[in-house]
Formats: sequence, structure tokens, C-alpha cells
Amino acid sequence: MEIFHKRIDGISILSPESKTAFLQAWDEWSVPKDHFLVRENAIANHLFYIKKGVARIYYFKNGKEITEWLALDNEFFFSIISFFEQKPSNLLIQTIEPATVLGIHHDKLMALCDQNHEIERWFRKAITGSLILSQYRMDSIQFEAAQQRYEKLLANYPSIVQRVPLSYIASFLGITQETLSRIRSNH
Amino acid sequence: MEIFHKRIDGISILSPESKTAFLQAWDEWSVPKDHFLVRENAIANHLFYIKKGVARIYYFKNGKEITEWLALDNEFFFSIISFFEQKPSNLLIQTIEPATVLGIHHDKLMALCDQNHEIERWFRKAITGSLILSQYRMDSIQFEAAQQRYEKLLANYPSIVQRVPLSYIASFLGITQETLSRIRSNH
DNA sequence: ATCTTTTTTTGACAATAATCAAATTATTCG
DNA sequence: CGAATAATTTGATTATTGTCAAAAAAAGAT
Repeated sequence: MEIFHKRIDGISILSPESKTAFLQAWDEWSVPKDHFLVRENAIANHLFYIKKGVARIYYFKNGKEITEWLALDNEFFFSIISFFEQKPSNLLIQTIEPATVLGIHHDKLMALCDQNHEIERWFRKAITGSLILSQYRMDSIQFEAAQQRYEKLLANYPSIVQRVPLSYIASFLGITQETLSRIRSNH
Repeated sequence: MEIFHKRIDGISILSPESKTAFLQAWDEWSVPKDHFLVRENAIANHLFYIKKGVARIYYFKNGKEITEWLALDNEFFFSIISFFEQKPSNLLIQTIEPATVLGIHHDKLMALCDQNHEIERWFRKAITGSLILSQYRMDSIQFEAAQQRYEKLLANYPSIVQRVPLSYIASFLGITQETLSRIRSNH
């Protein structure tokens, strides 16, 4: 079975009918490197899933790019605030490798949630997962040293160093690229 | 109308029948200062709402208390990871003033979500709100200086200085109490 | 292959906050 | 009230990371 289906089942089991309806609402795109999935000041209308490739979620702060999230193969990702509040996004989402991306439009997902209790439950559990992840990440940012955060990242995503430029990784970890470079050389 | 009801309606509107069923599932307690709502290593079975008073959500890290959240009058709060994963909590929740607290048990809430699509939707939106808040807080921890975070906290909760000891506020802001004391004296 | 551009590393220095220790001020309780 | 305890402030020092600048290495283009 496709990993995407496994990931969906892993969040909450849907009846065959609900699952069919749900899967039909997703679109699939093949996009080149550096393709924008969400542009600045646009409303981030999709919940995405990256089948293959890497996407970077970032924004500008005092003229500098801040990487908020990096999504590698088989992960869900979206611009939380813009998606839910349906307001223009300060986040940009861009592929940094050629990628195959799936996406479901906000309005379709909301309509499905409205009509179908099982899909509503699925989405509730999906958001719960995000919230739990967000808690762990906050704790990590607040209390772990930069080096420890880098090592954990490597343990979770061994391929990240080959696929993502240092400056993005540094920004994602909340440190400067100079600091990350120094952490790396202490080995 | 009670503020609690307004807060519930503000998350998602329930039909009168659903609202009645939902409200019946909540319990109310009057508890003294320093009362534990969740003890360490217990499963945090309730989603709480503090009607009046202050609750502190904290945990131990290297023998030190870390305040993760402070809930003042009319706020929802809970131990996210323990509640959802139904595993023993590393978080403790304790009142720091005599308080009136409402709570709904995990199993009751889940049963209601299962039976009632509107309540499932309510809960989905409630979690969405938590997730958005969590995003904003992460951004604040990562990019704002301690002083700025303190000033924002004061703006949002003017009474917090009178009601919560400095050491808890410092910990909540992710700084030491010495640093907060120095921030305070620069005025 | 070599020139150009981008990315990464290194160095010197500054800033922010943590740590440790002690003094001072508030608060609680008999 | 006044002693005991807890909370807050202050001081001196250290550690971590950021900033700015430049060099080195790597990647991309002609």
C-alpha cells in the first residue's frame, strides 16, 4: 500500500466510503525545484503532503529568511495560521528539490468535515498530532542547547544534511549558520 | 450569561441539545491554594477551565521546576501530551490561589465526540486554537528578547505581577529569575 | 576547464543571559 | 509582634551565541 494511505490510516481509521470521498478531494502535483507552493501574502489554502522531495516553510523577519519547518518525504505540512484563519500568509512554502506533492483545499476539507463525522474526527486527530509535536518542539527550543538540537535532528532525519543547505537547517534550529558551522566542526 | 458559556460559544456554536449534553459532562470544583489538579506521574484525565483563580502548569527538569503555562481566570488549560496520549504526565498542575475550576474527563469528552458530530467539531476547533497559540508562542520564544516577552505578558495579563511569584513568571518566559528581576529594575 | 556565484568556514569581538553567591526585602506563622 | 522562612534583588563572573567581516570551499554556468 502507498505510504500516503498508511499515514492517513495511522491518524484515524475511516470507513471505506469515507476514505474514498476523502482521497478524491486530494490533488497531486509534480513540481520542479524552487517551486512555490504558497507565496507571500497569498492565503495558504492547502493542507499538503509531500510524497517525495523536500519543502521549506519560511518567512521574512527583519529582512532575513527564517525557516520555520522542513518537510521531507512522506510528511504533512501547511501554513497553520493562514490556513485556519484564512488570512494572507507571512509564510512562504517552496520546494528545494523536485517534488511530488499532494494537497487538499481548505474549503473541500472543511466541507468534508461538515458532512462527514469520520473525516472531522480524522482531522481533529491530525491537528492533535500537530499540537503534540509543537509542544515537544517548543520545549526543545527553550531548553536544549543548539548542539543537542542538531544531533536530534540528524538522528531523526539522517538525510537532511545532504538535502538541505546548512543555512536553512541553522535557521530551523533557531541559530545562525555560523554557530551551526562551529557545532559541526566540533567532531 | 456566564463567561464560560461565552467562551464555549466563541469556539464553535452548538445546537441547544448538544450544548446541554456537553455542559452536563463538566464538573465543578472549589479548591484551596496549592491544590494539585494533576500530580506527577498521574494521567492527566481532564480538560480544565479556570473560572476564578490561577493555575500553574509545570514540570521538573534537572531538579528544577519549569513553569510551562499560567492560566488565569477564564482560561482553558490541560496537560496536552498526557491527556491525548493517556500516559503518565511529567507535568503537574497546581493552583496558586484558591480557585473555582471546571473540568471534563477525557473519556466523557471522547465519548461525546464519538456520538456527536457538533461536539467533535467544537473540540477540533478548540485544539486548532491551541495549535495557533502554540505557533505564536514558539515564534516569541525563538525571536523575541526576554524584555519584550515580559512586556507583552504584562500587556496581556496586567494582574499577573500581583498574583504570580516572579520565579514562576521568569520560568514561564524561559529566563532565570535573576534576569527577570534585572529587567524589572530597568524602568 | 575556468570563471562566477553561492555556500560554508573561520576569526575577532560584542551582547545576552546563565550561574553562583550573598544580601536584602517580604511573608508566614506561632 | 518577632522569629523563621521564602521571595526578590544585586554583584561578579562565565558561557553561549550573535554580529560583522573576510577567507576558503563548493557548486553552477559558459
